[in-house]
Amino acid sequence: MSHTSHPSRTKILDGALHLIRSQGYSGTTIDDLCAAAGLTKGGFFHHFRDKEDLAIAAAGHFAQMAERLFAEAPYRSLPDPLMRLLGYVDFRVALLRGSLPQFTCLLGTLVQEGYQTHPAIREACERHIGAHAAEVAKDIALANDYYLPDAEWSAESLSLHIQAVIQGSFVLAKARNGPEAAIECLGHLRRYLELLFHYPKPEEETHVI
Amino acid sequence: MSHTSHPSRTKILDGALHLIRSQGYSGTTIDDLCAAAGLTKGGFFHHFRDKEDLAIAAAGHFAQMAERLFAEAPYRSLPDPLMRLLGYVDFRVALLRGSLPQFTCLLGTLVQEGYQTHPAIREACERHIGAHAAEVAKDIALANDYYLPDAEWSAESLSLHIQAVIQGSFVLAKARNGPEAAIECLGHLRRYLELLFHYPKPEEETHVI
DNA sequence: GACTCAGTACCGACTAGTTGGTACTGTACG
DNA sequence: CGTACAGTACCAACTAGTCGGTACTGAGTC
Repeated sequence: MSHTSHPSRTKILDGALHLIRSQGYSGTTIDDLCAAAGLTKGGFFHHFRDKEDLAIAAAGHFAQMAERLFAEAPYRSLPDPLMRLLGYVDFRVALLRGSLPQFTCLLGTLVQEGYQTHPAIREACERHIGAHAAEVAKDIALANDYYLPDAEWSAESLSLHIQAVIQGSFVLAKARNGPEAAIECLGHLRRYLELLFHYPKPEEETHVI
Repeated sequence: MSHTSHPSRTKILDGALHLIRSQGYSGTTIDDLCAAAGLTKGGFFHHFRDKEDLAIAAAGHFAQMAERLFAEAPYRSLPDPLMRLLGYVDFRVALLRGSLPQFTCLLGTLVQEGYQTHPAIREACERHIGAHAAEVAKDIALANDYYLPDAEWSAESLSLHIQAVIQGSFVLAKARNGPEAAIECLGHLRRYLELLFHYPKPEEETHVI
């Protein structure tokens, strides 16, 4: 944010991303984080006030990484907003290849665990999820203007639904210990979007993947 | 399961339902559970081998409650399987009225936090979520047979998608500290189902078993 | 019908280890 | 020098789990 992030700080945050996503927030100890970053307690508490401070910073770190990832994704350069929207879903499917702790969402994990006991963490997660959804909502709004000028649902509402499907598919992937079910869920999500926007158009028979 | 559940045991399980859903699994201590049930440590460990044993029992307890709740819900007596399916979604919307720790899913919370560190808990959650999804899938299969005999997706796949939307909407509700967004998500889910099954039918008035 | 005796349900003090966090020290560097 | 950064040592609080003991119940038995 303000000053350029110190390498040690970044190391701790990177470790937190992996550890919290695989063990949860309470399940991750500060010693775990220190070990992962090759530091000792003194170093840790130089960079973070307390554990909650780290969690909030980790949420920000995660959101920043995601922002870059999606901003630079190839689908972003498609000219049609509807194609970008479908491209977003396809891109998320492609992300479901790595190991579970890698593709899972830190924000969802954090908020599910601490929405009551750690209000500040909850607030941070809400903010970052909202920001990401708002990014997606831009394309939805454009597609709406063009294809469905009198849709009865708002762009924001649909973009939140998309986030819900993604978050829920992560839960399913964790429960089933593999991404297959999650991939099928995103398949249904894509079908929903196609049905909503009447894509592909009946007359212009396009070859779809 | 085997012997009739002792009242104290049930008290602990009921407390666990509420506590784990609002504080998470690691965030809930055995002392918390004892206090909620009006017991002491000795009593707790008389009924449960260890904390993980309790979590698995709580998952079963939750699933059993849910099974009863949905089995006795009014929409179950509708004659048309598609109406029952839409009724299920509407019923879930109606459930989103209570406070967050009340309507949230214990299985999702547990699995999100401990899918890696507690394989036995993960497995229990997978089983119970699967069982619930299978129940919903029955109506989907019936509706498919009647309305869409050559659908390209399986009943199981759609029922898992429905579960994903529900789980994801819980995450969203926690992040936003209120059920409004979750309700809208289920609205989109309902619209998807309507589009899939071409409901309501434009021309003919339907009345079938 | 008093008398074991086994089993269930529970208590509460205790322990061994862990946890988040503090205090102090050392060092490199401008 | 002072400031940024990191190591060492430590603590008080907490945590899961143990253990010996208590109260009560019910089934057998003489």
